[in-house]
Amino acid sequence: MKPVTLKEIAEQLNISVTTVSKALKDYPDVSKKTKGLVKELAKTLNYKPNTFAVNLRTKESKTIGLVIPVIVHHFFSNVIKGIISQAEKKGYLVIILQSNESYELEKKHIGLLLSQRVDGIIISIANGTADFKHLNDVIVQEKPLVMFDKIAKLVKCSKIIIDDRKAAYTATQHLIDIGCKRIAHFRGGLLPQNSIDRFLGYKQALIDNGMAYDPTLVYICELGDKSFEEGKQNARQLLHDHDNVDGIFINTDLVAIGAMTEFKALGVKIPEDIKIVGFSNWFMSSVISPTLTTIDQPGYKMGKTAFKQLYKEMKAIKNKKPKKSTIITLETALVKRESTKS
Amino acid sequence: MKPVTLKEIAEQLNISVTTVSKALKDYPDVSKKTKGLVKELAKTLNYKPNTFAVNLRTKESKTIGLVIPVIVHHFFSNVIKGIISQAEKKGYLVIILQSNESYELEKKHIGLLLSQRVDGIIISIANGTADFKHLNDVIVQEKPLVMFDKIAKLVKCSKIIIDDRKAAYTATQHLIDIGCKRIAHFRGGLLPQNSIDRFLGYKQALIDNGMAYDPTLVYICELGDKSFEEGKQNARQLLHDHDNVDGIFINTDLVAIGAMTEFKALGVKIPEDIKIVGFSNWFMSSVISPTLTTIDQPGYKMGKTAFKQLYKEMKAIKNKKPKKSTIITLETALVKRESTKS
DNA sequence: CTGAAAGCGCTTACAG
DNA sequence: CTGAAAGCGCTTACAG
Repeated sequence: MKPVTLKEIAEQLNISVTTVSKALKDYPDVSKKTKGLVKELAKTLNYKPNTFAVNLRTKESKTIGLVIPVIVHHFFSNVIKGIISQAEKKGYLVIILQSNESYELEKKHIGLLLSQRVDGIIISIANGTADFKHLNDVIVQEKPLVMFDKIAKLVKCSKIIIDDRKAAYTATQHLIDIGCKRIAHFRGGLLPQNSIDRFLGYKQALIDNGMAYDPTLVYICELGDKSFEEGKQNARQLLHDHDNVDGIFINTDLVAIGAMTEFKALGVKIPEDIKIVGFSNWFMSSVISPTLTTIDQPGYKMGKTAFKQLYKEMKAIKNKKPKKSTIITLETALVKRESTKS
Repeated sequence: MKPVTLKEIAEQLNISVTTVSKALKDYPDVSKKTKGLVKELAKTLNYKPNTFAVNLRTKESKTIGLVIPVIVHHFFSNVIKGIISQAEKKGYLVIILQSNESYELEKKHIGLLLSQRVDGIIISIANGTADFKHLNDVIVQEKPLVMFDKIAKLVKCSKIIIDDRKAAYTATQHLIDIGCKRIAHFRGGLLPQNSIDRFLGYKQALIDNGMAYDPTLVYICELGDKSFEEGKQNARQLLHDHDNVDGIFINTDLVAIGAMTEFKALGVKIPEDIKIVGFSNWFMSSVISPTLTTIDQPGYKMGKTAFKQLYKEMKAIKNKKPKKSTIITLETALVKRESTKS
């Protein structure tokens, strides 16, 4: 079944293509009668405008691109959901690409999206990305670009973030408030900005409370597929290295749950012996035993906000207005649960 | 910065647009010298063909649509990953839409994708979908359509599935083999085909082994956001209703983990008192304690296979060959772990 | 080996 | 109120 075109409608009605096009778009300079006829026939023929032609004329694709490090990850799939739900409301479709934390792939994907002429791009950058030329390419082409979560400070575009430092500070302060005297930290990798910021928040809280910062209490997790395993290993290592730790702030709930599993197996009681705060508020955190105190990281909202900002900028460009870049910081919240009961 | 067009290259080189186009596509009837000049200039000007124009001419978008019930779900995000990775290899982009298990949304999304003129559609249908007109629309338009996981038997298109019945049979048989005498089943909703098939596999295994099928041993879970909770509740209910159950086959690992959590809390020992087999092989299953025996459901592979099949059909249609629908059944495997140690 | 011309299906400035 | 015409940027059958 070949798709119906404006031409066919015009021929059947013995009027011009121009008039058909205008009638369908409710131009004021078409008679009511003609509009009625056109719309009726369009409906019975099940006419759908050819997007390719429309795109070519309007130079818009009504499509945006999304590049994320990993799809199979609770936080990111929530972000995806937020972006898609919001995009749909505005009639935009979303093309999703996964960088796998690789700079090369990320670069390639940006190129693909650009040549596909998406109207805008949302990205959370890969851990492997240290060069930002591909991102500046987007900006040079005057395409709106919005970053979220893992951002590049040096690229001039809008960013949707949380205050990682403050959130980490809050988490650590909570441990201090409930009486922890020696607090460890399981951090993320050395490169990603958010793992750096969370570490700094932890450190600052210690210092502000007059507690010594001890580097040997900081353990690193790469947060790849093995997060859970890393949590277990670090927990074991911690017990081996120290005997007086009574609180841990752990970057990522999954790592924290791994650690709790290991502590339980080794007879260390949570929260009696060691109190734990995680990060992200993964749904399992409220469900395991003991339930895990954590920082709620609003993935869904982040996705929604990212699209809203992108939409604003796409609209500005369309109307030849200057687009303004902003940085939006979403609120996080400390969710107190059993793992920090005092 | 306005994108470069063929025309500009042609003007700078004082040749025709036709020749430029042919040179870039390596037509044999263009001189080597001209090709060289064109390609060089194209490169320095950073020429990228305008996809809109190409689409309009070739009637292809090199884009496919994917409609899934939920994105934030381990199985589905694995499928997404599989589809995207495979699509990328063939130069296809993937637009993702979420039906939220709603028939209305699913219908709307199919319409969107069709009017966007994607080259093909992959779908796992919503629980709420009982009418298939929107899917037949896709077929009428001669667009390839591939279903996976949750399929509609009545729609004539390719399907990528697992043998749910057989997998469930294997799971139940395993419980019988290790000595369980009274086996319960936590099933999914009453509508989805796969939850029906899994139930039937369970029942058949009992009958084939001369064990009585007892409907009071079958509990229902809707498998929405509350899977874990449902597992806990059913576990409690089961203990209340029966005192001699020694094995359970549970549809979905998440429900199983909920059940195990509750059993643990109530002092029921797994596997000593009750042995449990889950379904899906979620990564947490290998990580909790005791580790959970389960049926491995190959999400990533399912995604890859779905795209491969779609690609075959898109190619067939492009070459005006008849496209053939097939049903591909992927292998599942029983993964034995601690929850069924005898 | 090169290029003029038609056409994909739409939109819109302009004329009547 | 209606329509002829130009054009978006490309591809390709055809002529030379």
